[in-house]
Amino acid sequence: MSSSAREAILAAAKRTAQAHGYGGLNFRDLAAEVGIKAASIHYHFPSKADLGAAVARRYWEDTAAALESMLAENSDPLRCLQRYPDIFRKALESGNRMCLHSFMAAEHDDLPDAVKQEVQTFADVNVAWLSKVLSAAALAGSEQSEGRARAIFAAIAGAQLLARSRSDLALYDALIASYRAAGLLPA
Amino acid sequence: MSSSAREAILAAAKRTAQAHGYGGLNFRDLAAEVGIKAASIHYHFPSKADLGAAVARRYWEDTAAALESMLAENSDPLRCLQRYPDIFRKALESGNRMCLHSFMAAEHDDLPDAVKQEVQTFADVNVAWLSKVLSAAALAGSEQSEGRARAIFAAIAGAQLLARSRSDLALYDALIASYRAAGLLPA
DNA sequence: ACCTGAACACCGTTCAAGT
DNA sequence: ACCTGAACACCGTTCAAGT
Repeated sequence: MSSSAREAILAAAKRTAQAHGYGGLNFRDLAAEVGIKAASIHYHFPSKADLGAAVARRYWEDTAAALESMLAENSDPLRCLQRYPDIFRKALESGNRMCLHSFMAAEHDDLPDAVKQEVQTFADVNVAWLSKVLSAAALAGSEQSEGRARAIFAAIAGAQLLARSRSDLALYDALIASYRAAGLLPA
Repeated sequence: MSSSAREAILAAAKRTAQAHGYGGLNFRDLAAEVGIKAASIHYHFPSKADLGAAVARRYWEDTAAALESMLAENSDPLRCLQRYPDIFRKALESGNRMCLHSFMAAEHDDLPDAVKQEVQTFADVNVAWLSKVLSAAALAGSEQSEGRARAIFAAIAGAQLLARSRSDLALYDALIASYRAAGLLPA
């Protein structure tokens, strides 16, 4: 496969960025992981900005696909809403990693414009999906569903962030339970 | 004043860290801002870890003082709860900066232990204050108040993070309004 | 007490050059 | 097409020296 090096770089960069951010991405470590030299990465991604944008784009593409298949597998939109926090939980389960969007949101001031663009699209994809599911579950009118969707997305990102800072999965679960008890998420 | 250089370093480092994180701190830029040379910072802070820990400590000390004075100025605990999100709003107003705790929570894997310690204390201070105020406002039983306090802290951090990623203060306000509408925050 | 110049080891990034 | 060596810029740190 002619694109296997490129794919391997993308996969390794995604994993690293979820733990160390865009700033934590570095060509030498990445290259070592893939089995080539640091300078060779520039053949596939001319600059770090290009790599970052490609990683962020792939990240939201994968998420969009996962969300769509979740919707396809569950006829009940309420069930989808209940499972949504599991996506963010999985990142914590996998080496206390976090959502790439959240990390890059923090790094906003240091991000090339092309990367910022893809980061925004990740949020848009999640909010649009949540909004659609909220409407389908008749949990929010079509005018309010987007606002509620944004609130859910932001709150879950915050829960993941706090849980990560303690390396505490149980804290994440407790926060999601609190959101449900408070009425932000459906029980 | 014998400590003015030290204080100036702390203040500059705090501002930088709120926009670029611990990783974005560097002695040369910091020194230039303060008007001394990079090597001189080591007289006040032997290592970067020492500086980072001192900044994070000062950050939660300042926050603790602000929270206590808010409580002293407002006899009504409910009023305090309503004003709590303003603290996070002010950081966004000030050059789209964010809570140091949130940024360092993201950077968790790359933080020296002494810094992690202070980051945790910031969360503890906020949660303890929120818990106390929730109980005083009779909005949560003493068993549930800590859980609710954590949920509020995490959700507001998430709102700030999302708003920062768009440089959009109105989005922050909308998210807080959504939290109120959903019942997570008192209206 | 407080500060600095100079040097060190290290690392990410770039680019001209290799095959 | 794909990869690399070597140079470059930068950063945290040290230390002998300065005031």
